[in-house]
Amino acid sequence: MLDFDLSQFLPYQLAVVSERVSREFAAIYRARYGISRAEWRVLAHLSQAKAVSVRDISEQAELDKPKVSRAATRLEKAGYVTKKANETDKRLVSLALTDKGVALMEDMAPLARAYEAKVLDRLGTDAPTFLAAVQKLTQDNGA
Amino acid sequence: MLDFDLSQFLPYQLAVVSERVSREFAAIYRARYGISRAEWRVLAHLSQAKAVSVRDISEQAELDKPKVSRAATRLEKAGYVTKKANETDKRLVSLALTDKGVALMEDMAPLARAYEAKVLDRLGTDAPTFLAAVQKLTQDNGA
DNA sequence: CCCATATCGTTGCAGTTGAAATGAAGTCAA
DNA sequence: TTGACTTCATTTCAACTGCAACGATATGGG
Repeated sequence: MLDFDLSQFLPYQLAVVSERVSREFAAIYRARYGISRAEWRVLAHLSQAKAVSVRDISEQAELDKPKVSRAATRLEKAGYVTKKANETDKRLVSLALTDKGVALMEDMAPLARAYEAKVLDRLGTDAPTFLAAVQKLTQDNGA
Repeated sequence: MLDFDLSQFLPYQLAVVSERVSREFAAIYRARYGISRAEWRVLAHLSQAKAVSVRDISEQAELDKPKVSRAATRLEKAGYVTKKANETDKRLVSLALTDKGVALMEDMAPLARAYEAKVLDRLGTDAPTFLAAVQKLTQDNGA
């Protein structure tokens, strides 16, 4: 009909796969902990670094600033995260996990790894190359 | 800090990459044609098949039914798509591209291919394996 | 032929989203 | 030091989202 093969079109396939994977995984942690996708991403990010700003997370996790800000507010209310002004630059908000937040992530990590293993199993021997490729796309800023 | 390496966690990486790619590409067609992401996905789907139902698109494109329904309504108002009741099952809505819709997709196809090429370039020799892996994840229903 | 049940697409509604505006804080050149 | 400009996080507000409910249609057992 048209000279355009959707089943081979990368951005489309990527969106479908990513949505499916995110949806499946989100169902797991939402059912157990009542955490939204944005909240999960913020928590995951805070597991990597001691203290980061809203902007840091926004840039690296491909979430816009209001989304991060609101997720952080909800997580703070739930007791998983602390927000305090950065000492040297008071515009910045320092986000960090509380002990309760660390405990939550320690609890979720096995679920995350188990789900990931399930996905990687579907990929078989392509898994390492796939991960490497995703890394390339993540690191490049596409600028 | 925690025994959990986000930079290697597949669902997260996938979400970040997919969001970045979708955002970049969406900026192109939104600027030119005022088409939203959901609308683009519906149009792309209709480029593949003569007539499909809302449910078909919803399942295959990982979009929920209301989203497809509303995207279709907007596209109909814009003159890109027709909606008519299926003859044999009047519950079903047959969506199809109008001539104007076909013209739009023919116009967009080169943009899509150019953008895709840009992304694949970043992958280099990993591109074929990457595409194959994405296909595997798309086809598996994860059930 | 009925009636109970299932499926389709749309819509109502409460919650969420993102672009732009806001206000607070920082930077730098004159 | 001032004042113009930038950067950061939040808030505002209109639009969008997704779940659940709905009306319409279809199906299958009794």
